[in-house]
Amino acid sequence: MALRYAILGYLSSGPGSGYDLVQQMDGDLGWFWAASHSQIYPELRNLETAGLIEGTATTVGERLEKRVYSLTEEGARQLQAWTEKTPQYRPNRDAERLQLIFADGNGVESIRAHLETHLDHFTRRRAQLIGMRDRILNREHPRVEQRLALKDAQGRELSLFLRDIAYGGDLRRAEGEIAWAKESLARLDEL
Amino acid sequence: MALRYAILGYLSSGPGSGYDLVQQMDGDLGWFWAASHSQIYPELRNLETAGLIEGTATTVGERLEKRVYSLTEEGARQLQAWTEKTPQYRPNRDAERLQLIFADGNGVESIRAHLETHLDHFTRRRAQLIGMRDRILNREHPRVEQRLALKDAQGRELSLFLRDIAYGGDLRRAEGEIAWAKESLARLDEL
DNA sequence: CCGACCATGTAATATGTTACATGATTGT
DNA sequence: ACAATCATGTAACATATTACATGGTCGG
Repeated sequence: MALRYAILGYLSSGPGSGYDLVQQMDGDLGWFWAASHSQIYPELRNLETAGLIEGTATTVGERLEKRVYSLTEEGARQLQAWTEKTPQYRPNRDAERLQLIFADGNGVESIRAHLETHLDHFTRRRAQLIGMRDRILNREHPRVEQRLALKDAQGRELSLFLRDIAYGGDLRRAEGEIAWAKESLARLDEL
Repeated sequence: MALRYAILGYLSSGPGSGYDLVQQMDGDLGWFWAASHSQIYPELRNLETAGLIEGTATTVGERLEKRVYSLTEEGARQLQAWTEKTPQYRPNRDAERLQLIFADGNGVESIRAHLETHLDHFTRRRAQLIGMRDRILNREHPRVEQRLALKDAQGRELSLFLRDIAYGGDLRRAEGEIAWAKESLARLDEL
């Protein structure tokens, strides 16, 4: 279900193509809901059939076809209805920690390597999240600016606040994972 | 792939039935890989066919059939090989934060409700994780005790250490989410 | 005897990943 | 000309969810 709303949400800032969505899912939207193009293109057609978005065929240059979609009123209504629902939390699936608890037959080096990969992973993530959040709050993010232009002063404030806390939440998580990995590495050395 | 190793990992502490696994992974109190019985039973048969586990038919009472599986040497080898691999991080999928960033057309009340649900969710999770970790470290967790009995003093220390950090990592995350939700609620009130 | 729990399965559907496939445009 | 990027699709497979389905055991 969430992919559908990720798409509707993206289009609620303005029209966009499937390719735009693919880019976005590798970029900032992808921090909250990742999807590959093989999921996105079929879902766009489903959404059009369901009347939640509308597509217009355009061309780039002479022959390259491109469909640009925009949200219908019904799409906007369903998106808003979804955001108002109380969040559903999916069951935990965390392969890294699963690996860890069954690594008690391994050498300490393999555990150290695991923790270092973890540290590295979340260090990169932290950097990306900081960059993303700063671009938004410094009003340098074109797509967010496009969204803000649709709103009044209060709406803009709320929009920026929500983006601040959402990215801030992920950022805090990354920082927690970094601190955890460092502590765990230190404790491992004392073992 | 991870389901397979969740099962092998569970069985690496000692034999168990599909139902035992369902209990472990379904209620999912502080477990790291959730799965339902409709995934578990077929996967057990796959693993048996692949020679990674072996099942014995037993009965409970007079007629109730039950299959108890144990790890084969090949299963143990493949489990260990998996735990030694560098962790792969799946793409982020976080419907709650997705909901948040598109909630800028909603009333502040709906956002407050969202954050309160979040707070509640991770408060419960924190309690479960603390309980689980304490039971393990106080040597009151039967399944872990069973596992420890298979190891020497050093192995036991490593085993407990890994469980401590793994549950501690999730616990830290829950605490981060709680702090985040509280701060965000406070900031929302000032808006 | 009845309700809670033990125990295992299948089917239909939904979601997500990887690979295969094609062709145009833009900048150097 | 060539590489990088734009742009869209399908197919096969793997994984996960929900519903349907059956029957036994144990304790009160």
